Amino acid sequence: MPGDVQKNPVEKIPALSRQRLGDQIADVLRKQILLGELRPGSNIPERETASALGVSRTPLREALLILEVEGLVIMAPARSPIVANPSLEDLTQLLLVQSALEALAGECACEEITNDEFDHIESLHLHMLASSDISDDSLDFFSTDMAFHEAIVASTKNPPLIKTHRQYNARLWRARFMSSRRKIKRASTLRDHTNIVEGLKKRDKAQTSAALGEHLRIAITNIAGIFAREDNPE
Amino acid sequence: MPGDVQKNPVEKIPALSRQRLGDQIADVLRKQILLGELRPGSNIPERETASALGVSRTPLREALLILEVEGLVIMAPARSPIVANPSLEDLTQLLLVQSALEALAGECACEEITNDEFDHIESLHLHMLASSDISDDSLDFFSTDMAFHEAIVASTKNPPLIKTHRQYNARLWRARFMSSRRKIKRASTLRDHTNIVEGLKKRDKAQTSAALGEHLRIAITNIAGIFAREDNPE
DNA sequence: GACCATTATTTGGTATACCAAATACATTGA
DNA sequence: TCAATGTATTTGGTATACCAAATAATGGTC
Repeated sequence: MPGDVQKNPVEKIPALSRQRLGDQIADVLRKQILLGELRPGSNIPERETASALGVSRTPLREALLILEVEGLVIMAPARSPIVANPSLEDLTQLLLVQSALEALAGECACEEITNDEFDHIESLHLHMLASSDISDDSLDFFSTDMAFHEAIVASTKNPPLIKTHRQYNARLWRARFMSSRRKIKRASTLRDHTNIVEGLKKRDKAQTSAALGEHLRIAITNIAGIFAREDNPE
Repeated sequence: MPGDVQKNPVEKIPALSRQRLGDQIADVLRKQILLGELRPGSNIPERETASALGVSRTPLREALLILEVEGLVIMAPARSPIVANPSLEDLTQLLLVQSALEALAGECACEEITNDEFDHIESLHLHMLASSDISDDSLDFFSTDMAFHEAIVASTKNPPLIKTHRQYNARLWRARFMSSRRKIKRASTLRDHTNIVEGLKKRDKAQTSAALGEHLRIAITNIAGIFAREDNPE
């Protein structure tokens, strides 16, 4: 296969580093999974992947283990590790937890958020508002959406909450990306975000928390729609 | 040192098994951490621990990595891994997330719980009620308390929620155990539990969820009390 | 021709050997 | 005597070699 970049990857691990190699590999693989370069259900054979990345199996296994604990990779005995391929039910359950986490984040954010952090979140919101009409760039809209939510969680300054939220986001990333490509839904997304920003501006715990929680529960139905459309395409 | 079980452990890993050795070691170490056999802040040197357990460093490192992702162990470059020693602030943040998870669990449980599961939860509650007066066995009271909460979460049949809740429980275990030894607090614990059981019986989402969330938020102040007492002992 | 058994190959799991960085200790000079 | 430097030891990080189980392919038999 000409042009096969899998065997001679550009994203080679740099020779020296300050961080554990396994962590770096985990970052690379996680990114590849999120971007869809490693498709759900696909194999990640240890030897092949290790040599493709220019590392040995030991740190690669560390990376796979991390991703397994995070729920992005499934490892079974005597089987190649595979990229998790969550069902609609899985995604629904994940999203339910994520909605509770974000509801909590909204509550905490009202107490902990600084003015600078709020300004940043508001600017992300304004960017989405502006780009939703004029731009076709789904990826930009989507990544700003993700950054918006992550910034809110980050403003809580609660490391476990931030970490857990990030892990759930990783498992939901792909589904939410697929869902975000339905431009029809952008209006309701932006309306929800407006509520969230307003709640944050007033430091109104109840409004912020409820808006965030509700926002993600709506996302559940959107994702269900994607699944239905895949099963009965057009 | 005579009788030193650390070097010649009873809990040796059985030779053959169906499960990954690293996972089993992680279970052993997790248990030792929870039971306080491995004290917070203590070192877990790789070579020494590996030979003490009768395994090689590779699966031991797998176990340590799992525990690091779970937040029970801290690994720093060129440093022995150490058992996490969460500060009061850490515990507060963890408990806040855990309270949100349990509040969600209460909501979901009202929809998903079976009669058998409810009966089991109620029997745990009754056991605690009965044993609180007559028994001095803190460990029994505490472990039943933990089982009570875990059973509620389990009844949601939401695997990610169950897993995340279990991980947070592991990090909170020690602090909650210390806290549970203050028998003074048992009455309020049991009152909270009664509310929870009542809510579940009626399948009342609002009551169950609120009771569970509030229950853990109270635990925060109890644990803060433990810390204050340690700093100014009697 | 089909099915079962056996073998060879590929997989992940584990142990070991090697390496580099960091630390602690000792020795030497001021 | 104290401090600074250099060396030796201990640490975790990584690569490699070995092992066992599972699978797939092939050959023999019914």
